[in-house]
Amino acid sequence: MSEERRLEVLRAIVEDYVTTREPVGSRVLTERHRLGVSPATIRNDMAVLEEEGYITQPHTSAGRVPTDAGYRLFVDRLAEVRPLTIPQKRAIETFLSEAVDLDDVLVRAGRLIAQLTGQVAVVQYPSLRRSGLRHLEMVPVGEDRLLVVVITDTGRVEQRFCEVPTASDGGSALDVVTLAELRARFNAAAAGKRLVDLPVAFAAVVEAVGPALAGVAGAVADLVVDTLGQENEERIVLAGTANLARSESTFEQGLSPVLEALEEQVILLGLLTEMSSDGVGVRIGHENRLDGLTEASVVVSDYGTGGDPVATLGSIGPTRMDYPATIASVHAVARYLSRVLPS
Amino acid sequence: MSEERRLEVLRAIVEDYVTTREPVGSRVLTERHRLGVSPATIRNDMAVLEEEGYITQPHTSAGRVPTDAGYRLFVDRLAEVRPLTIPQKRAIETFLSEAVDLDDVLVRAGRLIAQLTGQVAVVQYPSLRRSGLRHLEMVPVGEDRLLVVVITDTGRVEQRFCEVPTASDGGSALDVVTLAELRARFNAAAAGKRLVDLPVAFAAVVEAVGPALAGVAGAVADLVVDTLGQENEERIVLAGTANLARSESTFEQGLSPVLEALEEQVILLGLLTEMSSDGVGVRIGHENRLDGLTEASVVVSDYGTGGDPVATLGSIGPTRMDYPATIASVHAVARYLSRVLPS
DNA sequence: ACTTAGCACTCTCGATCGTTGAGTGCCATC
DNA sequence: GATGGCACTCAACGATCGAGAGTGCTAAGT
Repeated sequence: MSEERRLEVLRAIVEDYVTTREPVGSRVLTERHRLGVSPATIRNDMAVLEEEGYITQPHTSAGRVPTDAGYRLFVDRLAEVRPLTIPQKRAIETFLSEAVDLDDVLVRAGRLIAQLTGQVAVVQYPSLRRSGLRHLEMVPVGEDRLLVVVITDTGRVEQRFCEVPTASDGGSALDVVTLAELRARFNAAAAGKRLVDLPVAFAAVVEAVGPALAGVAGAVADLVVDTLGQENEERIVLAGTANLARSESTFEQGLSPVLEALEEQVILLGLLTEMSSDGVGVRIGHENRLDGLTEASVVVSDYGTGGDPVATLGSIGPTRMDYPATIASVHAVARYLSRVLPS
Repeated sequence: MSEERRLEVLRAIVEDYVTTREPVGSRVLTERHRLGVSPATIRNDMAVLEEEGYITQPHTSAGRVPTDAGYRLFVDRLAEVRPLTIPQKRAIETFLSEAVDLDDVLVRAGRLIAQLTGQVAVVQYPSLRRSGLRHLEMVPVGEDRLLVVVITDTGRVEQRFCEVPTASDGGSALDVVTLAELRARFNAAAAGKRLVDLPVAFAAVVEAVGPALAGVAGAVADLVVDTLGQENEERIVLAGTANLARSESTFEQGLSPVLEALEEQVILLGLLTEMSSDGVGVRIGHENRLDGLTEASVVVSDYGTGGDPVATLGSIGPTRMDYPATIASVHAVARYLSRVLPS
């Protein structure tokens, strides 16, 4: 009883189960795959595979179904890379390049993954932590409010309203000249710095502008630092939720737990950053600690300009998914996305 | 056989069916509602109501279930306004006022509606068409690109990258002074104008700046006009999709059609704008022409500053929903949202 | 003219119970 | 170590049946 053939049997089981969605027995296995042995032999192999925990049977005398461990082994050692077709690649390229801004790029990336995999897509916004400040803009809005617009070098734009002390409160008026000066000072201070270093740089600015402007400058500086702080750092794009419903019967527990997990963006973010890895990362079933996703698998890949990953994207589907195809799709979209992103 | 009592019976049927989720028979009706007559009398009334098309029975000898027409009558003539509780109102107020920017406000409004109604929430972004331009900002990015940021007086911010002719192409360099002049001209031209009037105003600017700057100015003007054009005008926030799954069994056809309809933002937008109405608008079951939503009802309300509606929000759930509660929630959130929005 | 009690009738739902067929495990054999 | 044969198990399917809920109708009451 060769180890090799046993693995071959496991691969056959996984592939068949993924396509048919039904427990696979020894007979059909010999019919659909040229294994060159009889069903009885397969049964012996399956007995061993079951003992080792790679497959299981839903009930006595049904076919076998891969366990999480089985899928894991399949992904790690058995799956063959299945490159996308040329038309698919071309579709990705053109669809992404038609995007008009960062939001649009990410939304499109999500749609692509959702469509390619037939599953749910998750796209994380470029991390603010690793990016720099490209420009800071202040627009007066009424007497005592500013609209502060922050633009990062990853193309991300955040805006906040900012209440500032008015002249009547002892602060200085928000005239155009003052603002221009402040803008110049802030932008000069931030030039070439990572966002992480902004608090220090901005504090120096507030110091330098003198007491007359300190109130306004301080308010703006605080706001910017807060805006770029951790809590607000992360955002996520979801796509293809409807695909879940189509594979509804797949989830024993029903869709609710999965949908709930997807709505908890904080949790999703945790999962993504945790899985963030050089190549393509895969979490199978219970490997996700999250309750809602014990019947689901997550395939992620980093993306970012050059060798510098700025965020993560991925696909979420039932444990019984087409891993090679999903991995290929996620990988491809991540690569093209990296290429399209503003450098 | 009084008409009044028959309507009372209809109301009782709707209310019972909404809470129990089961067809309601004549006996339980007399038990749960003090109608003062016997089951037999109720049966007569029900026969008439069925003849008139307001109720129906799933099969012979099950209880009665309201039809779309029944719900319609209920909503139009029978539903009593059920104001929110004080804590609920307070929750809305504080939760909305904690928002940091427009995106955040809308997301929070969505979450509120989703939670209050236990259904799916839809929030449309303030229409660009009816808003004015507050500020136009141009930030140089590299040699031949500008990041153009458009801020409307509803607080909405759109950004686009803009390729401009460089000096080597016969255009003028993107120096700071030039940009400042352009910025001043554009903003002056746009002051007090609706977005609809921008094309004309901007064309004048392009004319006025002279041939040296016409290239850059034209590119920016085109981009802005395009950005604010119809196709890009509308965006939508969804919340509470998971709530759908919980009332899964409600939808005969399964969740897929509903989820698909929700993902088609274009269609949703059409629905919202079509329903946009002064007070609260309700579409029941087949009244939505959309295939996916024939088993669903949509409750919407306009919102906006003062008496000037800028967009629509609403809640989507099964035909058998608690209309009074849903209407109250949607109405309340719309009102508070109007109040919180930047004036 | 409306309401009510009584009653026969209908139809769904759930339980029970063989039957069927797929699939296994084991044993004897090659 | 592989294979053919064989008895065994168990979910799935379908038929049958009784219970219960609810109706419509009729006849009697107010």
